[in-house]
Amino acid sequence: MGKISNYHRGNLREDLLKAAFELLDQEGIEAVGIRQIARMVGVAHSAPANHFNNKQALFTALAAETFTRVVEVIEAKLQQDAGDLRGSIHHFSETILSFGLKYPNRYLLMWRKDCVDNEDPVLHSALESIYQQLTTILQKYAKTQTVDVESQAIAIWSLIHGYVSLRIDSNLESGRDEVTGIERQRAIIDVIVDGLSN
Amino acid sequence: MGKISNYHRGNLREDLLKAAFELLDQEGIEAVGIRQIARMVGVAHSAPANHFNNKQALFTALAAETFTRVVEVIEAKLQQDAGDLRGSIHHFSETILSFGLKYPNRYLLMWRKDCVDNEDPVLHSALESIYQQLTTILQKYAKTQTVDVESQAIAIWSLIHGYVSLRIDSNLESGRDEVTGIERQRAIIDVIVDGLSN
DNA sequence: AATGTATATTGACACTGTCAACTTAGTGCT
DNA sequence: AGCACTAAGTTGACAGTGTCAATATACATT
Repeated sequence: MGKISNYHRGNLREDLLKAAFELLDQEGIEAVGIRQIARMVGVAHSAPANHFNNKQALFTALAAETFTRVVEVIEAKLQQDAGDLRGSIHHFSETILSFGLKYPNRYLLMWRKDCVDNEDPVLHSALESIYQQLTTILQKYAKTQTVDVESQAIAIWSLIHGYVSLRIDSNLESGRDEVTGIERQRAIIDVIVDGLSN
Repeated sequence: MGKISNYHRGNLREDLLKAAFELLDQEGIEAVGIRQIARMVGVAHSAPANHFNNKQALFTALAAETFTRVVEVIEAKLQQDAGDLRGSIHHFSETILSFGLKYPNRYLLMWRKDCVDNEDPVLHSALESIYQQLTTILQKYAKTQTVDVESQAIAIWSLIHGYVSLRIDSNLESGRDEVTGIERQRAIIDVIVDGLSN
């Protein structure tokens, strides 16, 4: 039993993706290469070409899987209604932050437009979903009349995405974010909920 | 006159940096390579090694120059006092946004921790300056007692950095940000100044 | 004038992504 | 069953990369 022949193993594509994720998580985006993952899986250097036309296709597959995964997690989390604006946004941002800190390189890859096929429909619809969920929250709870919902959604998403990016790049570590815990994050969210001038 | 000999041209380092910036702006980070810039300048493929120990050193030089440049521009802009919190933050964010949109690849490079030497003191102090200027504004104008200045600075910086990143990656283009002009940006800033619940 | 040092060149090495030609295994048709 | 077809894996090649070692050149200092 097991693999009798090396030909037609049947699940090479998945094995390659698994190896790629492993490499991505441990060594970073630059370390992920066609030949490398082929080596890890124990297959010829050009075998992946049957499943991924080129390196960009591989990265796109990784990013798409990650993205849809994130959206799923957010959706699951938002089922348990937080009851108010602050709570909902906390739920939302906590989900993204914790994912970003757990899989920093996956998070980074999602936004690496130079690695990924920007026309990919999966990526597009996943991003669309995120905005959808944000605007849903806002329309339900937010009270501001001065700023349209669209701008609010972009603002919140910018804040969260920016914060996660900074945390991942550890730009907040020089004594500036030793309160890396939940308190700091709550404070950040409070800023956008309450504003600076109140 | 001109170059009599190819040896000791005297300004190779600067020429290389200039070529690298050109390549960076036009073709993106991935296109920037040691051999490529050597070719552009008209010099042997291994000549840059005398001025940059490795590719990372080249990227670090590019990022450092960019970063200090940004800080200078911000400082200049903030001389002309805007008078109040909203105005100051607008000044700040407009400066960063317009730079980011003018030189997207330079902006992206600044945050590419995998390309750059993270221990570089120039990069550290430049980032430090940005926070310095933000906290100065906040201590001068902001009135919130519920959130500490540190968190406010991080929040604003996250918002701006996130928004610029999204704009650069053109994640806001699917009909979501046709108001890419100054109005949308003002609205975004207003969200953080006034908050969502007011 | 001679020596030393900074700077540039040349050639090599291992590595990468991609392509073309070939081999093998499984599928489907008659 | 036998045959053609196709999907999937292998092998070998090619141009390109960053980096290193050995060499050549020009300037600076004594």
